[in-house]
Amino acid sequence: MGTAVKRAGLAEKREAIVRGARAVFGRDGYTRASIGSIAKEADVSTRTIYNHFDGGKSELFRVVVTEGAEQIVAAQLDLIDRYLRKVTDLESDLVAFAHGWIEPLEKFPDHFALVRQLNAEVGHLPPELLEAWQEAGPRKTFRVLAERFAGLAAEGLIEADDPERAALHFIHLTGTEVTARSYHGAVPLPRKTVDELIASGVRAYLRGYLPRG
Amino acid sequence: MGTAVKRAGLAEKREAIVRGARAVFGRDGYTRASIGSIAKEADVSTRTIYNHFDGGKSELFRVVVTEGAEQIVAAQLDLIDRYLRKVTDLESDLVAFAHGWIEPLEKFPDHFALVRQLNAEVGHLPPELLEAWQEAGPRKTFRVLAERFAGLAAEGLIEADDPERAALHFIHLTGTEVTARSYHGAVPLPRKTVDELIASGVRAYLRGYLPRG
DNA sequence: CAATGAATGCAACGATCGTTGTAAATCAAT
DNA sequence: ATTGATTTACAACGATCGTTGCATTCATTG
Repeated sequence: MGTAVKRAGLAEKREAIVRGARAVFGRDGYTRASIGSIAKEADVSTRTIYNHFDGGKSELFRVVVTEGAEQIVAAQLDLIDRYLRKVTDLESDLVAFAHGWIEPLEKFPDHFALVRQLNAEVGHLPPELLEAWQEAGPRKTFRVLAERFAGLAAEGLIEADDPERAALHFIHLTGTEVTARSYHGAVPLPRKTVDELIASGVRAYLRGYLPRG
Repeated sequence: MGTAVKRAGLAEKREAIVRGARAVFGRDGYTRASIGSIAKEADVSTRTIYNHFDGGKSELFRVVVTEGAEQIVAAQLDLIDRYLRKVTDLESDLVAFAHGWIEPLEKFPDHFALVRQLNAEVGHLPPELLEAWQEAGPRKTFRVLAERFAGLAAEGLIEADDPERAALHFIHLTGTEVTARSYHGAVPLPRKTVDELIASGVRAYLRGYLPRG
């Protein structure tokens, strides 16, 4: 019989397993992470994991990856809406947006640890999983971001022939170095360093993308 | 067994082991990579590996990481010297330099696959190894690159208060997206895409860093 | 209370792995 | 050809792992 009606405790166990798996997969990577350590992290018996996930370790990993991406995307879409929809002062809004952009690094450390593992496991994962993750996660966010930069260009706030390129350049000037230097958030950076990286990145961006004349 | 083509000397065995280990560590990651598979890749018995590396798997990994970094640094320093020492046409030299910068991605795929693994293993590696790698590799290159950008600023070719930041912004505008989108070179990008990314990156950079007026 | 279904503890399996010991085979140099 | 170093094949060890079956416990519901 299917899973028509679940008791209260049932879904919670599943949730705990997924949360624990995300933490352990992110910390240890797919191969090093053992079902036993995941079970301990989730405070669950190993047997229960197999009761919930027929596919075992690999299915658990797939679930963790896809469900995690949605969480991040939601946060990022909200961020775009909050800082880039109604722009009053472009520079300060961009600075605020850039700060918000790297916030998930600290807010969802487990997920980004997992992303690091994903990049390393690229050769050992089913391509459809990679594709599903990219589409539900990074690409989805980026598409919305590019649209918003197109909006900024249409409003005459920036000068950009190619809005996608403009969005890409902004992210790389303001976010990439923070991401890289902190190992995707694994080693947090001093606030002062982050502030400087973002401030100088936004300045460089505006020098390049502010309308001329 | 079969392959009695030519007998290798002592140092050559060691070389073969390191080369094989680099390939397998890069492809499979530290945990998944087995001594057996490394031995097969290097066409050597597993016992020979232990004869050469007392520290076993972990020492082998350490050697592969540090010796690989030096190779890349040499290529990058040569590149800086070739394209940024005597600049005739800034834009075309920057474009050529950017192309050269990502060249090692395809020329030393094993090493960059290893770098991907390094980033994922950050939590399980001895900090002194990470530090040694950063210092012998990326940081060393970047320091020279920053000096060269300081030179460009001193010559009046670009306008940059902070040469380090200027170098960083250049790399991120021209190289980072190629690196990211190709998974550190694991999935090669179409030449046309690379050309466009670099061209638009250099243009954006020059818009921001060309002297005003 | 009894019934039901989920969660657990436990043992066991086959597989893989890192590592070592040992003795035979192979090489380089005399 | 003898020597001495190096490489090899082979076996074995302890350990860990993914996974499953089974009997037991536990909480909820009728």
